[in-house]
Amino acid sequence: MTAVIPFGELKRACGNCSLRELCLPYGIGESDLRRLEQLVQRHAPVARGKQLFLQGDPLRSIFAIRTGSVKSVTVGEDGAEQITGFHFPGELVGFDAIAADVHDCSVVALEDTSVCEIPFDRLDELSGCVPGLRRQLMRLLSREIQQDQQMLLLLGKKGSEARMAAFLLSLSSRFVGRGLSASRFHLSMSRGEIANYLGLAMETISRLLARFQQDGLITVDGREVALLDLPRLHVVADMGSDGGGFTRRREG
Amino acid sequence: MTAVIPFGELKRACGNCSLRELCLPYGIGESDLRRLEQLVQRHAPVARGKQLFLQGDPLRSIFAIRTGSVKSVTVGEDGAEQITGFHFPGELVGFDAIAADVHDCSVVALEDTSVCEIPFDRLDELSGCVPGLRRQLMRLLSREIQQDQQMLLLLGKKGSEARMAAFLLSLSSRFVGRGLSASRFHLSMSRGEIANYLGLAMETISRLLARFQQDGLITVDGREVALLDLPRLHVVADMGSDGGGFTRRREG
DNA sequence: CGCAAATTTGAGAGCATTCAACTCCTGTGG
DNA sequence: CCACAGGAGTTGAATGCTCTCAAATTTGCG
Repeated sequence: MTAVIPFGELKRACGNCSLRELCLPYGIGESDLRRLEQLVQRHAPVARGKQLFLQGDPLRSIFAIRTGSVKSVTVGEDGAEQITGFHFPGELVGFDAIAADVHDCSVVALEDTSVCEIPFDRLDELSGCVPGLRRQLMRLLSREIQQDQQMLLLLGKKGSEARMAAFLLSLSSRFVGRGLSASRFHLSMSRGEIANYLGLAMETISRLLARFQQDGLITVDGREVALLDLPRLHVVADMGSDGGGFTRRREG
Repeated sequence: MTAVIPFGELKRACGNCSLRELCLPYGIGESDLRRLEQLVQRHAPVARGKQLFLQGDPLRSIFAIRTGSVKSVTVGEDGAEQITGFHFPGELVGFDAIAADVHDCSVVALEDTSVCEIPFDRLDELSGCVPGLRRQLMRLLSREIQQDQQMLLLLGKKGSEARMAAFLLSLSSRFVGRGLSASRFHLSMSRGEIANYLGLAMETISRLLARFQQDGLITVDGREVALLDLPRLHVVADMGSDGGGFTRRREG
């Protein structure tokens, strides 16, 4: 991996960071904040396609995304790869490793990405002293559980259209939280990666985007997307898997 | 909900509990164990079909399953229900609520079930003092993330046969950890609930179980199941979604 | 400018669903 | 004791959504 730059070179980085509301330091005091900052290490940016860590690596650190974006990928015993999430500035990755002290997914940069590295044992120690930090850590872990379960609902009960709409809306709402446009953004992942994430074929993604555009829901130009009709997108996202506006029955 | 029985009436329950290796007290000392025990409340058993808590309820407590089994269910905005997990003795439920202080799934008993209730704020406090407890809590949260992500892989990349096989093997391995038979057990959930959980139709579950039996993989009699060929079940569970032993391509 | 990768588009095939009928099991009431 | 209602589960047939295969087209980049 790339060389670690001592964090002292940055003046009170967490305190000044525009992402602190989303990240670990949320809700902790000035002095505790400084103690957290001493833990944090900064890396030279990670190049597109390079990994933060690999599935099977021992847990050393948690990473916070500063700029750019990453995907986390799990490969099953049979070699099938599943993208379990995309992560954007302010989000943390590596939580899956706490259970067994080993990462069970790889995290790969989708574009040039800068991250903060936080040694986990030090973070664990500090969280013992700082209740606010401990709660925020738990909140972030819990939020990941929530998100995964929303995803289970999506994959288990929704058809391709609803999945695509939900995906676009999820990106939108996450970008809004970072002060970006809710209706116009750049996709840092390929069609194939979206397909993998949503449990669909790449060709299906292509067709869905085309159909959404025809229907006036969105505009697509390569990886540039504009959401034209948020309300209707929400309707589509809430649809059952039959795509006709009625919920497909799957249980007795 | 049912009346709470003061836990003092039970002699050192966590310490004597056969599930302590799986549960919260794992890896903490004698004196800390006693402090944990003082937190724990015991309920009268929860009847089949009754709920521990409902989606939308504020977070009050985490629950540990002592005997019986439960399902957790999330309902989407459109009313579609997704079972996000089944839980057995020694497992904890309620972690999803930490993020927003509100449960985003309901937990319902599949059979008469006894549980331990642990007030979350007290647990949070105590975990600040007891590093071992804090780590175990984090491990349990992290394990849930891992499991959900395994499930994402299953729903995203695997066909019906692989899902069914993986489901049976998952039950098997969890029962083994509790000293039960790995190859012979009772299903506490209906076909419809399995179907919902696996993102399939009830009829498909029925057909799969029949086919597995024909193929000599298992024996089914109502809700009694025996796994006859663990190795081959593992092969089936690792198969891609085409069911032919080759991985279906879903990404470029 | 030209190759390689990513994306789009078209056509046919397959797995799982939906619809529907039937069996089995259980509990209830006459 | 038996008829009956209701739920759970099974089985069969047909439809369809999404996949796979294939080829054209565009984009990215050296």
